[in-house]
Amino acid sequence: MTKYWLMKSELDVYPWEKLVREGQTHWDGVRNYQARNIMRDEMKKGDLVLFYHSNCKPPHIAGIARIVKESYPDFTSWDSKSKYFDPKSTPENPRWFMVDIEPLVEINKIGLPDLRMNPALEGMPLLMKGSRLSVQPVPEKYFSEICEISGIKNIKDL
DNA sequence: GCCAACGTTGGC
DNA sequence: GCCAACGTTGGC
Repeated sequence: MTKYWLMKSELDVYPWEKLVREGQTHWDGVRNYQARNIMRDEMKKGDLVLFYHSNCKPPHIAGIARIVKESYPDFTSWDSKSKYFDPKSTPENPRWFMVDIEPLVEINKIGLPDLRMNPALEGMPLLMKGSRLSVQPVPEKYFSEICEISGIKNIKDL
């Protein structure tokens, strides 16, 4: 059963265009336990991901990606030269995990104000007050709505 | 740059 | 195990 997710990336840190250029990437740098648990325990190969650009005007969904590799240790966590270094994480006892994703479909950007204005998206975790999770679930009805807005007739075709 | 809403840390 | 202080996220 395919599940649906949303992953936030700061536009000037890792944009959708770079994912397209590289064809695949590992989602390193997540240092929040809730987000980690989702990546480590719940994300499965083939799951679909809304790629969201934060820290830009307006923030927006830029494309749909797919999980191509399930959870494995985030090796940047024990690299002392990395900005994501965490001395409590080691190769023997990793604390942080990541997944690999690939770009699937580029869609017309959907800005946060547009998302908020859409009654069908009311209740979407992204739009909830105080929502900060950088990796979060997207219940199917919201994912379907995003697809519809984007002119994707059938999710199964993705 | 501000600040609300969280999450984490560490003293007790 | 509580909670105050501090740090971070991310929209505005």
